[in-house]
Amino acid sequence: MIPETDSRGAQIGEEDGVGPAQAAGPRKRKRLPRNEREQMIVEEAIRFFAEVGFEGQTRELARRLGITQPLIFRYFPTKEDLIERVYQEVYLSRWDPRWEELLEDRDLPLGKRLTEFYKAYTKAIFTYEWVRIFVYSGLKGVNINKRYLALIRDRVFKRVMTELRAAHGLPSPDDVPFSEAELELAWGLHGSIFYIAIRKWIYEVEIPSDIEGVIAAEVENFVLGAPAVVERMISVRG
Amino acid sequence: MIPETDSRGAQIGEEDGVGPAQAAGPRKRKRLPRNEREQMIVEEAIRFFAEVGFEGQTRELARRLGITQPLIFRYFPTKEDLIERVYQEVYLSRWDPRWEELLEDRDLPLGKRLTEFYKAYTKAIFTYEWVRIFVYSGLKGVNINKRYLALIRDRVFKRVMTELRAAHGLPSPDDVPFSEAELELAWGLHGSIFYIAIRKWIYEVEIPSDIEGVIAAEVENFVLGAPAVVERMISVRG
DNA sequence: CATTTTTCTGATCAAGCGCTAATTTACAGT
DNA sequence: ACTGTAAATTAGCGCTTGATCAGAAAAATG
Repeated sequence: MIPETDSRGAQIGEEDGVGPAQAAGPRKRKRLPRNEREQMIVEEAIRFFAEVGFEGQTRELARRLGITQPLIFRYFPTKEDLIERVYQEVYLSRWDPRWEELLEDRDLPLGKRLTEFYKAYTKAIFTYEWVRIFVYSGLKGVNINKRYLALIRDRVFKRVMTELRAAHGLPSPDDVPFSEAELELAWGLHGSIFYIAIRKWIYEVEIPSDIEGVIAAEVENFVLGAPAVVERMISVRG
Repeated sequence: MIPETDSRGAQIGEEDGVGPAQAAGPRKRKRLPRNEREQMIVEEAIRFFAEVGFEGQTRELARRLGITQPLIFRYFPTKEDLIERVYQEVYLSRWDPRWEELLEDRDLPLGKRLTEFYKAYTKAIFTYEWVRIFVYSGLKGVNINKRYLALIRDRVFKRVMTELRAAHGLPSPDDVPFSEAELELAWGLHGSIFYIAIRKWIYEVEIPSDIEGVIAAEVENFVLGAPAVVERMISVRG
């Protein structure tokens, strides 16, 4: 998983099928059906904005696509509309509802569930494009970002802490609701893992090759350490 | 610590002494000594670039300073020079060498040392300006960023793992060198804490008011869970 | 082949960008 | 109060930016 990649995170040597002719010569004019061209623009825009940020210029994007700049505006009335579409494309349908079932599957030990979840999760979103678009849009203060974080809190962190309690015979959140601090432990596990992606694609420094091993170790650390912390939190208040 | 702030992280109502007249009326021309004006520009540039990124325009910066735009160029030959100066100002001299001594003070239990270190560390760098400038410069691929991360790895993470081993009678790194995976545990603790800052100043979502309590809990989790993980890592390799 | 349809390009605009040069003006030293 | 000096402004240059629009050209249709 997470194969050897270049700094963009794309397979080395990749020049994917749909991909544009980067720095192609004066290609003959080619007409494409509306949907196809549109998709082409969106996909290259994702790569492009992920690389340089949303202030990247439409002329440079057009050059990478091997088309003229005004053509972009025949598909998206404004640059902002294109950016909005990029958000949709990046965030949409990368969420797998089966993750939530996995976290609740008490036939498996909690540690196993967590490693499996984070393996799947990181496989889906640990990409150059996703991580950088997420951070760029965060810096811009875009709303979709905050909605995503709320989703993760409700669908993942609450589940994780519910299961952690159950695994150690502690009261369910129905009886003793979560404190801010308790949920924060799940944020902590998540942060320790997501920070790997930040190091790789935002700071662009070397990270361990064996990401899955690191995830397993972080989860192990969490499973060994967190229950006692939760127990203390509950007993102190109760 | 970390008082109630607005989204910029500045005290609400603050309009600090040196600060510029935001949106001031047509102020009378005011002459300042060279050093003073220079400092003024740098400080506002930090706030400004932290907010909008390094593509923020010199005209807007000048407006916030209550000066004309060409004046900036009498102090900094190019915009890039000003940005370079911003890096220096932000990163320089926020590192306290006493932190390193604290981590090695074996009169204190390791958990206590770690909480004290992270309290001090976050107090120094958990600011709107530092965190956002750090991420913006990371996205830009600036070198100073990578140097900072190398500093933290050598001065903090290696120390933390050395102390963790010592506290549990495990071999010193001189005898059994650190594996990538082992150092990664310290990265994990760091990530779980730094991610709080990212949530607050990059994503700009609500975070717990009691940061120190969260830090204490993360450290507790680490101290309870990590030793067993390290022990396994060492024994597996022989 | 001729005609229609629709994609795509070339030329261009108005606004905004970093930066420069000439000029004005606040203040210190006498 | 006068004068010299250096801080500050005014005006503007050359280039880039997102966006417009008339017309060229490729495919679809008959």
